[in-house]
Amino acid sequence: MAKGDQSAVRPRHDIDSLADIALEVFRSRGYDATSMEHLAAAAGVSKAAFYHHMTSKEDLLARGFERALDALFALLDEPAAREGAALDRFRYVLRRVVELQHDLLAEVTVLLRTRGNSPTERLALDRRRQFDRRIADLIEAAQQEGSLRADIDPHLAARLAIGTATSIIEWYRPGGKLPAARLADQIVAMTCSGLATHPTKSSAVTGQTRTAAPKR
Amino acid sequence: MAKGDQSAVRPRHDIDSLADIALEVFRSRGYDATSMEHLAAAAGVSKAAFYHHMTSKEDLLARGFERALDALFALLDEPAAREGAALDRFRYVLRRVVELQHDLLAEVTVLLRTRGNSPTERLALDRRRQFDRRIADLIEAAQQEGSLRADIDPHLAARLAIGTATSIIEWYRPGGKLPAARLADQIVAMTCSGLATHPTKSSAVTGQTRTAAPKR
DNA sequence: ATGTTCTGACCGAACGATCGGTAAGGTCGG
DNA sequence: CCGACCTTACCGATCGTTCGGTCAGAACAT
Repeated sequence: MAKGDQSAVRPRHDIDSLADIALEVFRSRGYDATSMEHLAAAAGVSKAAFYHHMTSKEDLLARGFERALDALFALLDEPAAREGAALDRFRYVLRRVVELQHDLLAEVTVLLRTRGNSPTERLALDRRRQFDRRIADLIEAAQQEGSLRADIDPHLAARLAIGTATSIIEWYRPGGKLPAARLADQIVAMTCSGLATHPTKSSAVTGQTRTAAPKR
Repeated sequence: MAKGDQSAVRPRHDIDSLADIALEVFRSRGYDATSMEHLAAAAGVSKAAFYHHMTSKEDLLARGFERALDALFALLDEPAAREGAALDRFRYVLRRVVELQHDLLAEVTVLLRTRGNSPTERLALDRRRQFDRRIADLIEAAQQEGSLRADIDPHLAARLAIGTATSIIEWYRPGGKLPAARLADQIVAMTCSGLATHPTKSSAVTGQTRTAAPKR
């Protein structure tokens, strides 16, 4: 008793809302360039007050990693990502990755920009690589079904597709003119069909490199 | 003489070689997470000795920005980037951007990861945006020539294409198994033609005809 | 209703460590 | 000797973090 009372008028800040604030500052300044003074100022409290609610700067980072990675893996477990033709599953996952960056822009950005300087960061990078591997598996399956070209290594294709989708963190801002759903459309379209109007020979520019000619 | 001599026993370090070292450390640790002690250790000298040859940490960063940006804009002035069909020029530039990241991986990485926290960084970001605009112009020209699809905004297409090409800094390392020329092939191919085997219009429900068991 | 007590939110000040950068002085080839 | 190059030792500033203490309000006994 005397614990989960209803009228909690007092708590102006809790861990989660402070993490929201901190991760947004991490996103815009970078984790290492952000001081606790920056975070406190963004929350409108003193540095000491900030520490009253949480334990350490690195813990805030870890929370961001966890949010982003949990969401990424959760997305792989959605029905549309598990059932159906591999191509459709790939397109769905790609689209959801874009949408996830709309919902968790700060968290995903912080995750993508980490360099692995601490055990916490290295752990996050490990989990991230596992995600990439899942995408590569998806692409490989689509290749075997004949719906994705087989002349590109699935791991490379996965990195490029994910790289295309995640590169939007550099400029995309929720609330702008371009809705996330439309952006996702165009990214899926470009990744699968390319920018060209009609299938161009992929060996037009190169002199000597022999990539396998596109089937049919 | 007295410049590129082979018997240079004394001058073990000059500004350019120290910048090489520093930028590589910046690349792997991130600029803000790198201390002057890290740089000195990487060069094998004391921190003070490092300062004997250069002026400030930020100057090293600025040198990296300049190297990368000068190379990027120089690439736009190459004949193959100025003459011919817009599609070919676009493909050429895309390929050269990939090759440039092979030659100047550290510089390009540092440029791409900067957050604009200082005037130096903001200046670099400005020049970088100008480069993106040049790519958008190229794409718009190709759209008007009918060789690139016109249903994607040229600025968005430029960002995605550049984003795809530059995303390789996250994993590509010179000297690995994949040669830069081959990687450039596949990036150009994917960007222009996409990953799919044949033009998928909408989410085609190409169902279960080819359900070869997804091995593994 | 009043006075007491307790608790959580908060602050100013300061901790030790490390930051980028400097001073003063050695070493060594010419 | 000079001057390029390197060292140890150190500077003030700032880092992430902690501490002692204040204050408003909920809880409780009266």
